[in-house]
Amino acid sequence: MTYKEFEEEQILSLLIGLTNKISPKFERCTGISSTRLAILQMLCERSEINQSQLQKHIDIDGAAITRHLKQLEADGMVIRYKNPNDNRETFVRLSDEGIERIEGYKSEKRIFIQQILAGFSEEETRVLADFLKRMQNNI
Amino acid sequence: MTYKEFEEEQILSLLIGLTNKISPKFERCTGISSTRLAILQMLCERSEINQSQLQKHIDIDGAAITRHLKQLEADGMVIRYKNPNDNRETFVRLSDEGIERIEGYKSEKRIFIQQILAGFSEEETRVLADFLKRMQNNI
DNA sequence: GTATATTAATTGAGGTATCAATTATTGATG
DNA sequence: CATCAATAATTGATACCTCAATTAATATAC
Repeated sequence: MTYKEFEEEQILSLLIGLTNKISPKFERCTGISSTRLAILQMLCERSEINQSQLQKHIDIDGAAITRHLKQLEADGMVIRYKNPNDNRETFVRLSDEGIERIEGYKSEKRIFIQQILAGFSEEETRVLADFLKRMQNNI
Repeated sequence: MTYKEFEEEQILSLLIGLTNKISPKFERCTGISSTRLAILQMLCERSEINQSQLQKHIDIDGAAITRHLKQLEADGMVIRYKNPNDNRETFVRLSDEGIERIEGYKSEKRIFIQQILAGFSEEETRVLADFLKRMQNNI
């Protein structure tokens, strides 16, 4: 095995190991799972959106979307209602409570990310984001 | 929100999204989960190792190690036996079948990784690995 | 030497993700 | 307009991970 191959193999385990650590830690620090917060943030931007579009933007399986939204609804964070013009679709939007609570989550998230990226220069952050996007495109 | 903050926030979702996609794809391409292959590769290097050490090297929860090894044992890939000098410890090593089958997995893994890292120069791969390690240390 | 603390492994509970199959509704075709 | 195809959401099955609690064996301390 060449040195390059060694380095490449490391990346896979680093990536997976990192995510396995980050996800639970994120939830403990912020009080919400990262996916669920991503959903809420998308609802912030769009005010009203159906689950399919949500799924595309968050880039997650439809089954997961359904379950997250059910839970968010049960928690009083979002409201769901059918599109009267197309009864297949379900629209989702933030509840008043959701709007209120999301700001706290967002600031916790920023603190968390800055901790993860401590020591990274702005340029390094940019390069890292670029690398990750390129890997995403390779899938 | 500044541009830097935007870029930082992206990294978290990219990281998690990437791993969520990679893990199932890895298993479909190679025929084994990445964690389970990591365990087998460690056993390749050490020939005999107890579960605690395995856990430290793979950097995964002990509960997960136990379950993976039970399954690998049921699949005939590894053999487990207690340390006679300390009955708390369980040693693990590859079975003959494990030794035979691992080479195929390893070459599938290399193909998979090269696909994920298509278009990455050697230098970029090195920098990426370094970034991921730095993030790991920040946790 | 007996009580207490530590260590290794396991089990149980809870959460998230994927894939595949199903239901319900709408669109398209002949 | 009736059948067949496509789309949206849901449910069921399976797998992985973490954390917390438990069991069993060994070390340590008094």
